[in-house]
Amino acid sequence: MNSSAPHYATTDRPRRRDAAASRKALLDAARLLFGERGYDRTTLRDIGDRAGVDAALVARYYGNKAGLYLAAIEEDGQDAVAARRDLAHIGKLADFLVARIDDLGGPGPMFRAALGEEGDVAVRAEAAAAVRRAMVDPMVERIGGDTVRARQRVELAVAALIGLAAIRPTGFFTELTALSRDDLVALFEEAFAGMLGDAEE
Amino acid sequence: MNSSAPHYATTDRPRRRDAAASRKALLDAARLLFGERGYDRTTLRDIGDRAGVDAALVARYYGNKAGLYLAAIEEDGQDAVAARRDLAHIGKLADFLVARIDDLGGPGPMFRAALGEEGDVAVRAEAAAAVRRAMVDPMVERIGGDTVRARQRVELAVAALIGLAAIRPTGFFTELTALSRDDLVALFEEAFAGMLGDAEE
DNA sequence: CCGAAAAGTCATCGACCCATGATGTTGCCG
DNA sequence: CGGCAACATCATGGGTCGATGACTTTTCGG
Repeated sequence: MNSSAPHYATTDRPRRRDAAASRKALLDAARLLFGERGYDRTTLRDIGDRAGVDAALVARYYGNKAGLYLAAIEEDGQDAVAARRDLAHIGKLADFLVARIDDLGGPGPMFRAALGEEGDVAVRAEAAAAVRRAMVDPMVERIGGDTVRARQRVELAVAALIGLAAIRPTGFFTELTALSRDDLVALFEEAFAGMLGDAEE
Repeated sequence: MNSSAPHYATTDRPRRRDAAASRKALLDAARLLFGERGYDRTTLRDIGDRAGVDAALVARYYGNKAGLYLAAIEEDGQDAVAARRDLAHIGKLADFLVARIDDLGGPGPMFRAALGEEGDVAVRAEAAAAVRRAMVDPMVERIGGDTVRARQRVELAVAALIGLAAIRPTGFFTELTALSRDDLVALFEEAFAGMLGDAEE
């Protein structure tokens, strides 16, 4: 992913023309805007403006809009994968995700796609796979026991979490939005910790 | 709403040109398509085709696309309002909603809008208000006690339910989709019934 | 210092979509 | 039977968006 990362980040004067930087700027802007507004309501021109580069560069670096979206999903799942072990506990997962939506100002592109909002079927399936890989599978494995039952419960918990992630930033549910991050996580745990054998350790 | 309903529904031969019928055909098609694909991915042409009438009639009967969407939301919340009392119990509410998404093939337009997918802010706010009116408020009132705490819990439960409603039809979470309606409701109750003082009565 | 390749800019095309108003068509009432 | 009003259709305008390719500018090795 970052294999083509430049070394001149350490040099004093960065190149004015920097393909890697432009690439990243586009990706960051895309992740932000796709996460806030969703795929359809985000235009390539918006992304270009936010990134401070020409929108036509999307074609150069990511092929097309869908390619950029896919890359945004990929990155969106990356830090989740990094925290994989922690995320096997529903409380930790909830905390991790609430923190993210709070500073992203919306559900990420990954959750958005998993909700089935976006157009391209392949993209949605990929997003859902990312969610399963990063969140559902580790937790199922940890719980163990009857796998089917365990998976049912975990999937329900994650689905609930996704609903929460989508609604909290809208502000439509006043209390849900007003609640502090910690209180919200505690409330969520109240519902699911017992069910997932995940009491405070 | 139906105040302008025609009387000739009782006459033997309906008029070939029937404004009320066209109106309703549009609304039904809109509710279906908006619910399945969302606002942006549904075109007025699609709706017109599905309804078997010219798409330009949307302008006549609902002003514009947003107006039609609003009407679809309204109707979407109508049967929920009718079952208002029952819906004060989380189990009943879950059952009611799961049944609906299963035969609608997707979350309704109301849930879609509440999730913040759609564009027009006024429309989303209206949808969210409909959800609060039909689901959150009655349950909060029933639980009573500390209103703020009660509302926090109810909002969380409804948000979770919305997430479930959005994800189950996608088929991305295999177990969640495979589960029968009754089992799914039971699972959901396992998480929230206790929290909402809603054990089997 | 030159020249080619990389990086970035710009104008434009084609597709699509909502909205509008002009234009047909049907049904009903006097 | 005549004419009007309601109903429906059609053609088109105005606008937006994604993609494309030609064009300009910068960078850097030789």
